[in-house]
Parts: sequence; structure tokens; C-alpha cells
Amino acid sequence: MKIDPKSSADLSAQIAKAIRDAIVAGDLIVDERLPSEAELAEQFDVSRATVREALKRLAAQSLIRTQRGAFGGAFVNRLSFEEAYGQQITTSTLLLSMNAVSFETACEARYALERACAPLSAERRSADHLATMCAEIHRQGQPGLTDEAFCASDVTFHRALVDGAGNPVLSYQLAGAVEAMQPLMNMITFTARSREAIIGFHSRIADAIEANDSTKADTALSELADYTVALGRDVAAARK
Amino acid sequence: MKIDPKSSADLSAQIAKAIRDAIVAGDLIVDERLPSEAELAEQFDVSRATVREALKRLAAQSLIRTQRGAFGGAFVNRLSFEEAYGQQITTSTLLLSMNAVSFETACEARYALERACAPLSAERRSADHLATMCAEIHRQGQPGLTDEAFCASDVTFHRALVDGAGNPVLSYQLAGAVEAMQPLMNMITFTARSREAIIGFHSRIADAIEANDSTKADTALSELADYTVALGRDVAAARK
DNA sequence: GACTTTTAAATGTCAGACAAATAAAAAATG
DNA sequence: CATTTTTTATTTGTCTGACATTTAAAAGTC
Repeated sequence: MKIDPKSSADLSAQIAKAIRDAIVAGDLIVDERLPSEAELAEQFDVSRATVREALKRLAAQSLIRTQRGAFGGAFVNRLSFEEAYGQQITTSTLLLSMNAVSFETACEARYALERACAPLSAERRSADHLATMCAEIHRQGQPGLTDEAFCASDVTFHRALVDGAGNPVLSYQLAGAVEAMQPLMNMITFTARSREAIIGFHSRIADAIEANDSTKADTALSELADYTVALGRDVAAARK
Repeated sequence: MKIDPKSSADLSAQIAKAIRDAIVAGDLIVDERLPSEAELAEQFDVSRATVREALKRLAAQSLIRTQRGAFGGAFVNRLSFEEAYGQQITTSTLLLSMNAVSFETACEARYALERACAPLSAERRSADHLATMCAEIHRQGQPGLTDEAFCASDVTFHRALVDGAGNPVLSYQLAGAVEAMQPLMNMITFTARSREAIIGFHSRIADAIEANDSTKADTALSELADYTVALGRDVAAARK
């Protein structure tokens, strides 16, 4: 691990990059302990403060974890699906909120991705996933439910649908799409949308998933997408 | 922005979280300047070194950028699609390499997502995207091409297909899937696979995209997926 | 007015110190 | 001897103070 003495970038960024590259390349394996901060400082010929800033950068990406005390130190972290979800959701949320993505674009992406999962989910969903979906539909029909709770239930429903495909990589990729876009969508449409209509779509989807009918699931999801896009257009038109 | 004095977490992590929350919540808007490190240190009642570690964490997530000099400081960064791509690819690559994801699972996820794009790409692809795809197919047919170059061309081809959908959110979500999984797949199958067969699939996909025929594109992509999965099985079987 | 120099403010880096946590090693205890 | 307690060494977490470097505004110069 070496840094370029001619680079103009911050030393801490260069050091972070060097270590990150070593991890990605497999030179540092999971749970391996990095040299202590003092040793790294000596290796890179910088102060301990600079090394620490580099390590904090890596920690922010969940690439390392640190432990205090004797025999502690910085260890290469096994990036779990949960941690990856979290980062994915934060990144997606910010990306959408900062880049003036049109409602239609976000909506299209989200449902296109979700439709990629539906056939697999119809084929493989466990009883557990199906039960979650049904429970959420039931919750969504309760009278006193706040808008926030309805939206949260909506997310849970769709997450169960995605997870039903039984493919953790798909679930990871979709986590950002569903969790980041749902709030955006809800913000725009929750005043206009009809809970009955949404519940109707959800019921049709759940029925199709229960019957292992991927075509019907796709149709229902597709119609929910159309309904949502139309709703977005109505709200936009009403604002003018 | 406040931190919990009872929390046991590192101060720099707490401070990073407080600022991150403020950004996500919209209390700090894009391009807004944060207080100087000295001011933040005073606000949170910690040393400047601790504040700096917190800021480096945020910089690692592209949430802020810093500028030196008078009237410099830390500014809330507009997270660009490019930066988000980069993080997505790093995270996905590590997730796959560290979690013993089976070839079949990764392959399924990747093609399921890509098939979500294909119909949109068939409908909307620009001449430019189509040209890229054709150029890459041509490149892939050249005799002296190294395996590395063939794989890189493969990625470029599929990226063009995805980007053809004209939906930046989709492209962003798929960047990780395509770029992280392609190397994994190539590593496993490049010895076994036939370039002619791959080029054949690519040509059929490009033809379908050119003819705006989403069904044909989906079929070709689906067959490429099956071919790849079968290849993975063969390689696994041969190893036993 | 255009150019140069100065200056103030901010981040980047360093050195050294102490606090707190932690696990191994050593000592004390029964 | 076995168990518990204490010590100790190591490492990260935090603080303080200093200086270097960068940068844009302000002041000065022609």
C-alpha cells in the first residue's frame, strides 16, 4: 500500500483510497486486522491524526470497524446485506431529493424494477411473505390509520413482495428503489389517492402471488403503476 | 443539531449522524455552507480534531465537499448520479465478494433487473445508444481481443442497453448490478464461454432494440440469461 | 482601470499528551 | 491447584496548540 507523493489530494483521502483498493482487491481479507494507527502513520509517513481521518472515511462506508483496547484495532468488515441496504437507501433518498427527478421517472423506475421481482416472487414466495402481505393489506383497511402508518404499511407490503423472490441480491438492489421512492410518491399523492383503490391493487397482487400466478401479478402491478403515474399527473395539473 | 451526551458511540460518529440527519431532513440545503470546523467544535463542545473526523465521514459518503482558503469550508454536496453510481458499484462489488453469493443468485438478479429495462430501451433508445451497442458487438468479434477487453466491452454493451431506457434512476440502480456482477460472472465463465454464442445473443438483442421490438429483446435477453446460468452450472460441475 | 501585494479566514497536517477500554499476564486468594 | 483479582501493555478516542497551505477579498500601486 503506497500513496502518490505528487498527488494534490488530501493525504487522508489518498490513504483511505489505498486501503480501500487493498480491500476491494482482496489483499486485505474479511476480519483481518489492519496495522495500528501508529504503525500506519509510520508506514505512510504521516501523523496519526491524518491516518485517523482516513480510517473514519472507511468506517463511514462500513469497510472497516474499530475496537478499542489491547488487541483492538481496525478490522476489515464483512459488508452485510443489512448495512448495504442502509447505505443504498440513504444514497437513493438523497439522490432523488437533490436532483429534481420527475415523479414519472422515479415511478417508472420503481415499478419496472418491482415487476422484475414479481414473477419470481409468485413462483417462490414463502407462506411467511404472503402472510406479511395479507397482514399489511388488513392493516391498510383499518379506519383510524394515520397517513404515515398507511405509507409505512405500503412500504412493508412491497418489501415483502420483493423479498418473496428469495434472492437477497435482488432485495438489496430494490431496497433503495422501494424505500427511497415510496416517501417521495406518498408525499405527492397521499392527498389525492384513494385507499380503497390501493388496497384493491394490493389484494389483487397478493391473490396472484398466493395462486402462483405471475401473469396476474404482473398485470396488477402494472395497473398500480399506471394508477400512480396518473395520480401524479393529476396532482401536477391541479397545482397549475 | 444536537448530540446525545449519554450515547456511548464515538463523538465523531454522533456528530456525523447529526449533520447527516440535518441534510436528509432538508434543514441543510444543497450548496449551503456548514459552520467552520472551529465553530462546529464550539457548538458541539468537542475539539476540532473530532469535528474533522465527523466531516471526513460525511465526505466519504459524498454528502459534503470541502474547500480550503478564505470563504472556503464544508458545503452540502449535490449528490450527482455519477457519484451515486460509484458508491453503488463499490458497495455491490464488496457485498458480492464478501458474502458467498452463489453464481446463480447473482446471475438471476442481474438479468431480472436488466430485463426490466429492455422493453423501455426498445421503445426509446437513441441512435447513440444503438450505435454503442453495435460498435461493441463489432469489437467483440475482433480476433486479437484479450479476455479483459472482451469483458469490458461486454459491460459497455449492457450499460448502453440499460441507459437506452432513458431513465437515470433505472441506470443508477442497474449500474451496481451490471458492473459488480459482470466481473464475477466473467471470472467464472470466461474460460468456458463461447464468444460466438455471446456475440450471437448480443446481435439479436441489438437487432430487437433497433426494431423497437421489446418482446424479441426480452426473449434474447432471457436466453442469454439461461445460457449464462447453464455455463455456470457446467463450470461448477466440472470442478467436482 | 488594471495589476500586484497584502491580509484574513479557512482547511490540512503535525506533535504530543492524556483518557478510556480491553484482553492478556501476573498476582493474590481460597 | 483452581479461581478470582489486580496489574499491565496496547490501542483507540479525544484534546490542545501549533504551523503550513490555500484562497478570495481588500488594499495598495502604477
